[in-house]
Amino acid sequence: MDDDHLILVVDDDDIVARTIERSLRAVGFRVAVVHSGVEALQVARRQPPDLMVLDVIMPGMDGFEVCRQVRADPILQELPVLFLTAKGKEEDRIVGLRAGADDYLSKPFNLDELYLRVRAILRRTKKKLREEPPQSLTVGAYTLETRSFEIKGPKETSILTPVQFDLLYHLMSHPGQVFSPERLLQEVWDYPHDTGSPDLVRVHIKNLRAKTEIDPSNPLFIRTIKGHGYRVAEN
Amino acid sequence: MDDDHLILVVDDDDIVARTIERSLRAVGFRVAVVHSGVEALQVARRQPPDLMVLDVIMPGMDGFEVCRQVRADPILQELPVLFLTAKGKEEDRIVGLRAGADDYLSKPFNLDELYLRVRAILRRTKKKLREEPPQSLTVGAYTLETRSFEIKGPKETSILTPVQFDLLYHLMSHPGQVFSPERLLQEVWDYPHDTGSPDLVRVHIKNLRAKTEIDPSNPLFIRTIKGHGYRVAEN
DNA sequence: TGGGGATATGATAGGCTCTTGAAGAGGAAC
DNA sequence: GTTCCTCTTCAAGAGCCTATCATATCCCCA
Repeated sequence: MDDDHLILVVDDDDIVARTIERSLRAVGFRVAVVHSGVEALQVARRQPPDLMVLDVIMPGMDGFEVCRQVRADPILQELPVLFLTAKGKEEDRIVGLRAGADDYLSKPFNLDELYLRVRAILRRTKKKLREEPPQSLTVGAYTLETRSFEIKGPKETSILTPVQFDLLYHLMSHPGQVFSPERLLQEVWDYPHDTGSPDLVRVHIKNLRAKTEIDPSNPLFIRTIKGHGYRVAEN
Repeated sequence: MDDDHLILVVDDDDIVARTIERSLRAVGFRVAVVHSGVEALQVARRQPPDLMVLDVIMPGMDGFEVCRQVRADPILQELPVLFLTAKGKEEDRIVGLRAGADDYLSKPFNLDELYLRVRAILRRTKKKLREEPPQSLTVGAYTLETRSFEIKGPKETSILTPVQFDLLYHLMSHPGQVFSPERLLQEVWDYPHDTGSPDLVRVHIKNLRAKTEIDPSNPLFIRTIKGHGYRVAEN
């Protein structure tokens, strides 16, 4: 029941995740489960949930960072976030609030309590969410349609592959910011620090340019900042 | 929880009625109980519920007759009705459907099952209310008749099976949007996240194409967006 | 002007996704 | 019980996406 709410549960511990999943489903929510921060962002961008239940402690991108990314995302920024923190870590509350959390729960927690919090958050945000968030990302002359995975621009619109979509979304949600190939490997591919080949990123940048740039050999949209990386920007 | 739905339970047997009442209350509904058909209509007209759970066998006005009256009532017309029928009485189903039932349940029944049906009905009708009850859905050159389960298009019209209808309805009510097989399993089949086989969706897509596309091996209506899923669109 | 690091492009193998045909499971009608 | 129909599962093959590697080009600076 519950008005068909979709809840995204993010926890690297599958046992915990499944427990939460079952308990939320039992009271009528639709639930999706992922096991890493990067995955959470990718899934949320494809199908924005009504609430994200987010474990703080995770390998790779931790919960705080995920939350910051959500708040920085033009499409997801209003998404309510419920943190799962370790018992007694009072400082987590402060950091969490600063990262933009809506509520917390200390592990181990009671499932009934979880339900109460979830319900409270959803009720609080229900009215607000009536205004549908945008479904596209625009930077300069380019618009990325998140429902159809199309990129529209001066060149004819074309459909992006999954990796291309994730990469371009990442760049376009931080316009003006420069990303090194190494950083993109971490944040888009979820590779551990210092693994994976920067060439991979370069190849995908090239393919994206082939689909977006009028003259791919002289890119105006996805620019190269020599020695630093890539960026997309207004001009 | 449950968005404050009011359910009217109609059963001449007080024990049964109370059992249903308690079980529905337990999961968060508001429940009203009456013990006759006449009473049901009176109460419903005074305060229209969101769903009527209606016993077929009652002294005086039976369930079918109540349902017919509901359908003939300008205010209650759209009120969903869930029938409680005696076990094995297959003919009740026919009569019930003709009288305008939305679903039915054979006695004795499981309370969990009752909950699932109630939930399904409410979800269904909620969408309907939002979307201005369309009798047909048109996308591009294709029209889906929701009354007769027919799909009309460049190819000859054909009748869809229940699953095919649900699937195509879902796609056509979100034209342009891309749905992954996994997502369709959730939203059309109501499978929990990460269960069920994507192959199931693919086979049904294939069958739908066989019925709609002029050249099924080169689909123009239900398109494949590789790596993402399927979508229907204008062009 | 030439060298060398950084970036771009081209090519390829492997793996994954999608399509398709077929066959089993379950239910309703007869 | 039989038959038909729908839904689901399974397996094989084709085609595309991804990742990796090799090669070419650019640009800064000696």
